[in-house]
Amino acid sequence: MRSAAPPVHSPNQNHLLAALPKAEFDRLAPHLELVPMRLGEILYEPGGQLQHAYFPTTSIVSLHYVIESGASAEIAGVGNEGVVGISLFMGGNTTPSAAVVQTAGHAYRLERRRLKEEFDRAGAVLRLLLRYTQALITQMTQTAVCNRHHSVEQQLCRWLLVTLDRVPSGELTMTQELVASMLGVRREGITEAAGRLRDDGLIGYRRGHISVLEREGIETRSCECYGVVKVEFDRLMSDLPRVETLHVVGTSAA
Amino acid sequence: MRSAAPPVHSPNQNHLLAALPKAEFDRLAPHLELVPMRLGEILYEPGGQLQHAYFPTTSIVSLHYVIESGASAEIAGVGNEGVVGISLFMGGNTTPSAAVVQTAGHAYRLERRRLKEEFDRAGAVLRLLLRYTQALITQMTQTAVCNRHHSVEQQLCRWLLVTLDRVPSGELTMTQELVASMLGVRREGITEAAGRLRDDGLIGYRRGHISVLEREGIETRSCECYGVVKVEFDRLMSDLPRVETLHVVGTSAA
DNA sequence: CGCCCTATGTTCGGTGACGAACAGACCCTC
DNA sequence: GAGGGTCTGTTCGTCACCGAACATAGGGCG
Repeated sequence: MRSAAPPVHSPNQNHLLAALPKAEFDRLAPHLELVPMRLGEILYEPGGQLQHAYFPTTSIVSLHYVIESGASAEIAGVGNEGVVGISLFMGGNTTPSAAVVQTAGHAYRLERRRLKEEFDRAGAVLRLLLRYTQALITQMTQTAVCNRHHSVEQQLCRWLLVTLDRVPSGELTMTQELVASMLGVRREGITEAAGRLRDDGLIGYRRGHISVLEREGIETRSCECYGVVKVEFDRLMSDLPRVETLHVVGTSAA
Repeated sequence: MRSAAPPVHSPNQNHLLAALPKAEFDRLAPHLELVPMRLGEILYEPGGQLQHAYFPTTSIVSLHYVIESGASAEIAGVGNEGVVGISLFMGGNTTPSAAVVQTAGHAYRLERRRLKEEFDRAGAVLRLLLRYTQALITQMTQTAVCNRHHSVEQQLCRWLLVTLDRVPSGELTMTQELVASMLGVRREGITEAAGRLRDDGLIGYRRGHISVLEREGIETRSCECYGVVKVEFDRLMSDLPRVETLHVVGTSAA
């Protein structure tokens, strides 16, 4: 409690970990390792073997899919509400997707073996992870339809909103080029859409930084996909046997 | 064994059921109910409560997503390799998608309660269903990227191939209108693409029927997505503890 | 302070899909 | 075997996005 400065880390910052019953949390806590997540860092590549599951706290990870032509698209994002490494407990160990750090920050990671052990107890951890996976599937399917039917501007707005939920300050460190590759569109398309949003005073930006000025305006111009996923996510993750009080942990996990 | 005619039904026709160890299969078998699946039948609508899980044998079910504008897209198809009703065991009970019978046939259905019971034993059924879910996720994510980057013709070819894997005869009962709604494109787009394929001798069709004449040609003109999903599916479902001999069942399950 | 890399702004032609509209053809039903 | 609803064929203009190319500007680094 000595340093009250911002960079205080706790597994509780990750909603999944925070939602664990005390017994499970206490079993896992000693094995949670706080790691920095650098921008652009690749957690796994298509077919790659993941050694840890990552529970982001302040970082955001983007799950990407790259096709033969080199084109790609984000199929889902994972922030402090989730975990990277579904395939570790779903079976198969690898996936044809890639996971890249989209916003730098921190995460707690857990060895594959520990996660599997806990999962195989078929208790609260299993139920929580499956529930989260279900929510992730919702996000992926909504993305699939969004890709087909919504305009670049709508999708940019949706992307801004989900990112905003994870970066409360509204100050995003992000180039248009990166956003374009996330959405699987051309950089010029983002430039134009972002230009319109800026002209209308909804966002501001400069070289590598985007700041959201009027969230409500963005919501208006976003497609419905943001709201649909959010509502479904809340529904799925709310009726869990949730702990009322946050777990007490040491200054930072061992 | 009296009627050796084609319509002999067995749960073994569904790959998931066939892959169960004997003990699990025998526990489930008495509760499997053979049901006809009529074309266009809706198994569940967005948010609807599913009462049974369906294991298709000769039928094909399409998982659909409808957006506010009324536009829609198929996010995955389920045939005799899978099961409809993921959300029953993943938690949450409902999903924002819909399930519609795309090709008439049969399925074995299992009461929600029975499935949950078996799933909660945390044995082979759980592992099998999770592994399948992982494969389904692959299919969904590939669809998301395909929607973004591939042409209508490529997607039509992909769709023909996956359907063909489930309808060995190559004779599909299907209107262009229906195909269009599956792929989430205009009917005219399908007419044009199908016309080209017919001109090149790859398929034939008449009012409500499509026959695949040259599968290889279709494969050439399909995007990679078909192959990627197939390979990943085989990988995920092949290293399961598989039974060597098919389960012996009565003439038709009670 | 100035260089240079990289991010952003803007343009152009091309194209694939859309939306609407209508003609013809099939086939099921009465 | 006549009728009518549905499925298929075709056309037109429009638009969003693509791909390439190039101009400009920020800002980190020597």
